[in-house]
Amino acid sequence: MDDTEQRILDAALRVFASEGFTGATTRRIAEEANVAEVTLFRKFKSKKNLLKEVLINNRTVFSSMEDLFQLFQNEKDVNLETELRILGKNIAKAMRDKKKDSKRRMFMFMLFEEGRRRPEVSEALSSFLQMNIKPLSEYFDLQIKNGKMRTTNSRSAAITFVSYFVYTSLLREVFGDSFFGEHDEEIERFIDIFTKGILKAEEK
Amino acid sequence: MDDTEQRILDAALRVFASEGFTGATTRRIAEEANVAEVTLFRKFKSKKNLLKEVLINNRTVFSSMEDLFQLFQNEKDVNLETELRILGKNIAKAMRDKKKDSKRRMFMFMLFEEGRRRPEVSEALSSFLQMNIKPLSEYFDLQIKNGKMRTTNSRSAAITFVSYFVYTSLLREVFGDSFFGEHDEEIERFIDIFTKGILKAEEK
DNA sequence: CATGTAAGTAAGTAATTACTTACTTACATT
DNA sequence: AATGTAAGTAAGTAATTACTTACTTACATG
Repeated sequence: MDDTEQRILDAALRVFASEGFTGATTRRIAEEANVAEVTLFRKFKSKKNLLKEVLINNRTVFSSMEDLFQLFQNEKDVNLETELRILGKNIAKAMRDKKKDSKRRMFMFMLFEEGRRRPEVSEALSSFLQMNIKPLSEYFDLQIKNGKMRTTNSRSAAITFVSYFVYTSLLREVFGDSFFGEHDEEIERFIDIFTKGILKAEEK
Repeated sequence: MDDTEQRILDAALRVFASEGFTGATTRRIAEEANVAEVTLFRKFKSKKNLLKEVLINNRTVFSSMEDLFQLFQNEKDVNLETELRILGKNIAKAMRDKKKDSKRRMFMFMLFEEGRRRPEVSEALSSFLQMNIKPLSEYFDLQIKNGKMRTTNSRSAAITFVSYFVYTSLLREVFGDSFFGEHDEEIERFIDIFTKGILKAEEK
C-alpha cells in the first residue's frame, strides 16, 4: 500500500467522521493528508469512491471486538459475571484510551446516517455489525453449553449487550462525560443487571 | 401558530430527517412545504434558525415515552415483567405504525450527528433524552419501593432499557427488518433477559 | 543522460446553495 | 376605494464544491 494513498485514507476517515459524508470536502481531506487536492482525485477518482475505499481499508481494523475475545479463549474456570465485567471494562478502556477509536466510532456513526441512502454503505455497515455480534453470541452459546448461562437466545443476549455499549459510547461522544458518572461504575451496574436481571428473587 | 409556518416546520422535520442538516436544502424544504423558498427565509431568517425552531416546535411531541407510562399509573397489581413486556411492545408498535415516528426518530438521529458540532443542538437533544430516561427510572424507583424489583440503580436500569430500543430501532431503520426476526418475539427475548438476567440460578 | 513516475501548482468549469432584492398578486380590514 | 398583509415570481449574488486540464518539479531507474 502506497504511503500517500494511506495518508489520504486516514485523513478521509477522520474528516468523514467529524463532518459526515456530505459535510466533508475533498479540500479538507487533502489538507489533512498533506497532499494536493488533485492527487486525491488521481488516486481515488471521486469522493464516493474514496468512501468505498476507506471502508475496504478499515474492514479488518474495525473488528476490534474479535481481539477482545481472544483474551478468554483459554481461561475456562473463571466466573461468567467476572468475565463479562472484564470484557465490558476492556471495551470502555479501549474507547477511552485510543483517540483513533473515537474517530472510528464516529465514522461508523456517520455510516448509519449515510447507509439509509446508499445501499453499499449499509451493506458494509451490516457486515461490520455482524462481526461484533457473531463472536459474542458464539461465546454465549459456549457458556450455555458449559452450563454457566441459562438457556436464552444467544443472539438476543449479544444484541442487548452491544446495544448498551454502542448507545452509551454515542452519548458520551455527544455530551462528554457529563451525561453519566464514572465509566467503570456505570459498567458494573450494567453487568449486574445483565447477569442477574432486575427482578427480586421471589418474583421469578 | 400560522398555517404556512407550521407547514414549513413539518417539511423541515421531514427533510432534515432524511437528508441530514447539511444535506437538506432550503429549496427542497420549501418544495415539500408547498411554499416559495423566499417565504421560508422571510419567516425563519436562516437555515440554522429554522432548525432551532423545528426543535422548539417538536419539544413536546417528542416526549412520547411519557404518554406510554400513563397506561400504568393506575394498575398496581400487575406483574412487573408483564408490565415491561407490554411497554416494550407498545414502543415497538408505535414505531411500526406511525410513519411520523420514523421521521422523528431519524430526525433525532440526525441531531446526534449535528450535536457534535453545535452545542444548542446537543443541548436540545440532551433534554429530550432526559425526558425519556427520567420517567422510566422513576417508574423503576417505584417498583423497588413496592418490593417488586431488586435494589439496583434505577437510572442504569432505564439506560439499559432505552439502549436496547434505540439501538434496535436504528438498525431496523437502516437495514429494514432483515437484520432481526419478528418484532414481538425479539422483544420478548429482551425482556426475559432484562428481568431475569442471563445467569443460571445456582451461579448467582 | 534519458525516460518514466508520482507529486505539486495554478487556473478554471459547471453546478449548487444560502440568501437577497425588487416587484407583483390576492385577499382581508378599515 | 384605500391600505396593509401574506404570499408568489423572477432574477441575481457571492461563495462553495466536486472535479478537470495543462503544465511543472523532483526523483528514481535503466
